[in-house]
Amino acid sequence: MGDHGVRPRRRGEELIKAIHDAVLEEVVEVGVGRLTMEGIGRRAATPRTTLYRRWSDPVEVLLDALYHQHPVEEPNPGADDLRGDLIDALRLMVEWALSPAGRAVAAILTDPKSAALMSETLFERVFANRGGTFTRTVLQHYADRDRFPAELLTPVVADIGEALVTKRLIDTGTPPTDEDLAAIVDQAILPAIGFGPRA
Amino acid sequence: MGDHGVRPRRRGEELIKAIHDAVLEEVVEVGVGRLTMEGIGRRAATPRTTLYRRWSDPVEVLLDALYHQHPVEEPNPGADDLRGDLIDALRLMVEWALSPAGRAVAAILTDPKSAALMSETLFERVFANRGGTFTRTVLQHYADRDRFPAELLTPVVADIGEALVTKRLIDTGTPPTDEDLAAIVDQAILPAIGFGPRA
DNA sequence: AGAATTAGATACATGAATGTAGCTAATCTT
DNA sequence: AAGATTAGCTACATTCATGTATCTAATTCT
Repeated sequence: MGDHGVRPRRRGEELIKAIHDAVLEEVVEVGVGRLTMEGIGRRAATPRTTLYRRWSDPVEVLLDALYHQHPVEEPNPGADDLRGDLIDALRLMVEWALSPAGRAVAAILTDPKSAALMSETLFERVFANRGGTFTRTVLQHYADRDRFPAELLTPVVADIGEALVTKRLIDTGTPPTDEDLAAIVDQAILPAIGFGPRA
Repeated sequence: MGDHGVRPRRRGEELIKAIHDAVLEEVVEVGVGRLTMEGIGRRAATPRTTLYRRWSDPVEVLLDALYHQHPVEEPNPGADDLRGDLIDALRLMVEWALSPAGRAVAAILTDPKSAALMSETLFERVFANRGGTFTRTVLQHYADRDRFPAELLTPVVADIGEALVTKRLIDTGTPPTDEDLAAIVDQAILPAIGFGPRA
């Protein structure tokens, strides 16, 4: 005995990946406000000194981790099925929002100390490319093909689906079911682009 | 000289009010995660010892402060003006969301450590009574009077306005203008209850 | 006026995170 | 195999918040 748990020493890419994973887990559990080098190091099983060699503070580690996240699948409007494609787009959004990166971004955006972070490249690089473009991509596709009047695709309309899914995530903390998503599409998005109940 | 800033000593109600104000400011600036007795006391200009006499930890102070907030004006559908009343309801919501209490609630709801707090009475006492019932009140009023088919007033539809306003607040950090609110009403809420564009 | 409350001030031991420094040994490069 | 990198370990002084305890003096109550 004696060599209880001797593990090959991690370096470079491998070590960094472990640290990235650690920050994302940590921020979800503890929030941006309480991120510490100590906590990140503990979770990644690496000494703080190693962290300081690369990053100057916990938020830097977090941002670095976000930049290196795998991009999320983009909505890809396929057959001639507007309703189905919208539901799929929202499903992708839910998936992203529940991923480590999604939850980390949520933690950042809602943290009082993040005003400074937002204005950085973070917003364009992470949020604008993803959170904002799930149903919009699909709607644009069908508007371009004259399936509904393009002038109805306003910024407000493009936001309806994401806004309702976000609200549900915040309110209940649980992901919307497929029926929930269908209800959102049928009762909110489709009426706004002309496929609604007649008064 | 000598009596630089001698202030009458605060007691009871008055002191508690000052502390309540302090927590709400503090949580907005720093988040729930980083609330400390130290910080609250500093901001209220009272020693920590005074805080410990009444509350056991910072979150207790915060909850107490929220319970004692002035209730928000309720939407009060008036003349026969569905569109105008909806806009007013959203305007009330924005007002509430930007108040100290509103921002504090947002900070709590979005903090990772708040899972325990949510399930408490907080949700029913603070959020369900306010955040959830701005446009719903108005819509219910008009549905009851058969201005549109009551079966269209689903949970999803009742959430559309609040969801879009919330999204804007999160995305841009600035309150929506009156034109923004009107756009939300015209392009998202009204179509969902049958006053929409025809495809 | 005298007694009861209760805010304000000070002190202290404890624990967590910080940022820095220096050493050791594992892994990679040539 | 030898040298260069770089992760892992230990240590340290500093700072900040924690709870608790004790004393004082201002305010309120009777």
